[in-house]
Amino acid sequence: MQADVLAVLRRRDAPMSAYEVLDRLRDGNSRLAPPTIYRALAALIEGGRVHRLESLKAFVACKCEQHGHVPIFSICKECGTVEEAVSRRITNELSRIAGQSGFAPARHVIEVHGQCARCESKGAPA
Amino acid sequence: MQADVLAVLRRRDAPMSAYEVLDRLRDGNSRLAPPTIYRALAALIEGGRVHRLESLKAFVACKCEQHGHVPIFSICKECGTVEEAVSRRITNELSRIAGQSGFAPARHVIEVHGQCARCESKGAPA
DNA sequence: CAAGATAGGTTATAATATAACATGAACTCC
DNA sequence: GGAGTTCATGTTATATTATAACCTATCTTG
Repeated sequence: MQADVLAVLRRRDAPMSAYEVLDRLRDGNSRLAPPTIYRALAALIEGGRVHRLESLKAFVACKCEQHGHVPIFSICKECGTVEEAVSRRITNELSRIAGQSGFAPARHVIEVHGQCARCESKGAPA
Repeated sequence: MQADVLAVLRRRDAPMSAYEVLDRLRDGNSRLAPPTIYRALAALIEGGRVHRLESLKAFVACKCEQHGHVPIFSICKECGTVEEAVSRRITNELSRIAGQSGFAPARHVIEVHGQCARCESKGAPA
């Protein structure tokens, strides 16, 4: 099931909601309920192979080779595509800030909404 | 209504869900429905006086003087308290990364989950 | 095989959020 | 003053996202 869900997410370049994944998988198997999808997603996220975009309530397959990184997502509000980046500097700076107040970071959520180069050049509305 | 919602959020140091705010306000006025709360929250967020914690699906009053900043949230998973910080360096670095791919940032979501100093010193489970 | 572990199925419901339309007060501009 | 407009809120209904709780089958390993 995890493999199926991951395959569905990989076939798309944009984030999908859990229910979109569900509908997609139901094409071949009508008896499929939300918990099945959410369980698979939870396991995939645990393993770092899928990320949840908190601000979109949606999921994407991880595009990076290395797992266990801190992903930084750029989300285009025009076309919905998502880029995944990594920055040692950001991670360090977040740790530094956290350290100032004695906070011990465990998980980072970094999502940037805006307009991608493609959409900007097409003159899409800002 | 915005004032009422803001007052409720300010009375608490921790994030509240929209429905918690709703219940709290219903104490004095039984005829209050979700859209009313969500509309007030939307306006307050628009004005920078409230933030939505995407990874918690919850809302907090902004604690900073300056509005229009990029807030960085530290969320303690033990006690639920939230600290709000600002870092010019992080903002710059995020812009730099975005710029590399021609992405034009419009809105940033930065949330760090972990354990606050208080809970750590109390020996709470990591 | 017994006993446990694991994945997934099933049913139901909780929690979060918004659409669509109605009401009513305040404002404005002739 | 009243017709038209605007704006906040009320109201009803429903969409969307997510999980609880319990069940069944298959696999695993002594």
